[in-house]
Amino acid sequence: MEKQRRNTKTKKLVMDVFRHEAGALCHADLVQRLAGKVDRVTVYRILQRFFDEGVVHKISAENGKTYYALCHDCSAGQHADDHAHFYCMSCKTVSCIEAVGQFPQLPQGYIAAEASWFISGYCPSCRAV
Amino acid sequence: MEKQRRNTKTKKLVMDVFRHEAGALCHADLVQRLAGKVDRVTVYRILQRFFDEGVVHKISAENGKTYYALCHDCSAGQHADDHAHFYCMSCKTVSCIEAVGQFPQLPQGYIAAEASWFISGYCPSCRAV
DNA sequence: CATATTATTGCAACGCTATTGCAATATCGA
DNA sequence: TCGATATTGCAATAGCGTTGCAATAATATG
Repeated sequence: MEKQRRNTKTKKLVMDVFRHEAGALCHADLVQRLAGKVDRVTVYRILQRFFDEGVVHKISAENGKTYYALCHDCSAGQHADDHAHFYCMSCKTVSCIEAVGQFPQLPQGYIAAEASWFISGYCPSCRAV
Repeated sequence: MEKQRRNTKTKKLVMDVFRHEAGALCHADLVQRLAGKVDRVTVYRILQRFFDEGVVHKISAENGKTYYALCHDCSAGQHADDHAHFYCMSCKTVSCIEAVGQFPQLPQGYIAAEASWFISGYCPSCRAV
């Protein structure tokens, strides 16, 4: 049977960080913001849990790190994991963006389970500088 | 000035592995196939060198690993790094695929430097099983 | 061909991201 | 309140990748 879920102070702390940040955060970001309050390992486990529960997106960035972001527009239960993620090479933040248009079709015979589009470049704020 | 380039036995060994494989390979794949012949670290350096020279693609997979694949259809000097990479969840291989159609437009104000589209699913061979 | 220059290699050590085992603790239903 | 068990923190470990350095090998030059 399903494993139960408990609402703990620690989870609330992590969730608070997400709520106060606009973009996506990696494990190190969270640990830094929760320094002295939550253990490194616990942060890993909570992120995994949140992901399993469908509360956050998981984003594998080009730099090898994994970022997490709160799900906002995901229709109930269904992850919109094919939306795009943007990494700004200037301010070094990762964010979810709304791209316009359809994605290309896969060649015949391929079955897609998940897809991710990852773009590196400059965000509107940094571009001006 | 530019650093010189030397053609060594070791580089040829690595290149041979690429030539005898269809899909993309990660560092561990190469080390395994070259066990006893080439050092781990050297493989890292050669891969980096090949990438700098534009000989191979670099693919960041969802599993956090980095894959490399020979460039085939890249027009001279210009990387076609916006093509798609496919990870087959069954045979666990990464390959470059030719997707049909345009990619979505970024929102106003964003400037893209690089983009990658990564899809996980089942390839034609495994799908049949 | 002999020699000097320096790119390249292998080895050891290190750094960073992430995971696992386990005892102690905290949550939540009864 | 109390018991079952999900959760946490700590220590240890695993995996991927990098750096420093001395030894080696590829290339240009005489």
